[in-house]
Amino acid sequence: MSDLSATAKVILGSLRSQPRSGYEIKQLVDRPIQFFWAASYSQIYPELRRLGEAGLIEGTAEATGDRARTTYRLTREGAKVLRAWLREPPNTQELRHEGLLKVFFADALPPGERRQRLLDMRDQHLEKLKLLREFEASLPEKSPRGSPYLVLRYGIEFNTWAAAWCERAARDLVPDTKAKVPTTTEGRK
Amino acid sequence: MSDLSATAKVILGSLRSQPRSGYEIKQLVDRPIQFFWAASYSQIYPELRRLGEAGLIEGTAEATGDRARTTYRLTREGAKVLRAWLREPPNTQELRHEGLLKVFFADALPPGERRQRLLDMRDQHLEKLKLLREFEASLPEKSPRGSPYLVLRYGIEFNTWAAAWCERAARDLVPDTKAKVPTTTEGRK
DNA sequence: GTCAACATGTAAGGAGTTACATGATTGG
DNA sequence: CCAATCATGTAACTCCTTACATGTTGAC
Repeated sequence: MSDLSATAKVILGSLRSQPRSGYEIKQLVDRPIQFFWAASYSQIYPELRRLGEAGLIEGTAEATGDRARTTYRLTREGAKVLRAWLREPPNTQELRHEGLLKVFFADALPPGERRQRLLDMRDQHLEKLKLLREFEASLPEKSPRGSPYLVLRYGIEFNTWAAAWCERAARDLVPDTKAKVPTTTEGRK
Repeated sequence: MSDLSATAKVILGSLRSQPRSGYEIKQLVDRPIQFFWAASYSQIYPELRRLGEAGLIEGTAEATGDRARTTYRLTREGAKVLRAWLREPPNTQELRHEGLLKVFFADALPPGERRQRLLDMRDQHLEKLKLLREFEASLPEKSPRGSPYLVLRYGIEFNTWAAAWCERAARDLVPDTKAKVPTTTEGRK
């Protein structure tokens, strides 16, 4: 049943291994998940309520002194729904990549500046890479190398690849800047 | 001025080289751009009106017989705004990647199935790759190899890379699958 | 004649962001 | 005592998708 909202998916998944509060779910989303999925408090809290009403999660009040705090855990039904969703083939893969969009339209700029769009895009990836590496370095050494770690590695390796791609593309563009005449036999495809 | 909406950016960029109708802009978005940016008619048409009111584009009625058709072109001001935006460093790079999300949470499934999440994700990338390759093959041979083509190459190479990454990650995971009995010195996780 | 492609829009509703609003606890 | 972090939410607004709605033109 993929009538789960995007936020519901993150919440159910986040609770798979341990109970968490809304605040902790947001932490999890902000740090390792954030590079490929997002959620804000104004989605998380109402969704927690809805999932509770639907019987997929259960909240427990765990106030610390006067500071309110509710942790949620999956119900048996919630765990079932989570597994069912995980087993469906994925269908969304949306990218909103402004760097690419700018490169796409870069021929609206003088040739010398096109290269800069690619270098900007490279920098965008290098910045993301830096964040992910910092996060990796912050993990305790003994922390398990399971699925979440695998995704972190994906993020690191992807951004490394992408930065290198931009670098290469920028280098290959240089000739265009000075030579408008096509070089050789490069006729096809 | 990045107070341009996402759709406004696509529209201004699409009109950079030639006048187009709303329908044609949608075509452009659906084919090569679609893999990293999206827009639907219900965003495009109202945005065309707004951009017209703001003086960034100008429409010309070009009916074919009884079939209404309006093509738009950039005004001098619109071209200026487009270039200004292109020159700003990019700031959005949002990914909504359900395959990655499922891999992230895959430890909610029995070990044998984790591998399948990776293979599903690989297939997702292979499918995208197929579409992009078909699109590339459909281009006329003499079509220019400018910025838009570069972005198409990015799409093709990225999806190739990603599919290979998934394949490799799935392979590295195999030991877990058949060996419930710890094989050797592989003490942890 | 009928189907695919051309062509333009609106309505409704859900998803998502940003700003607002409040307050407690902990460490320096 | 002050800042960072913990903790929870609402309001307003924009964004975006899906479904609806309509009609033309060209090719087979």
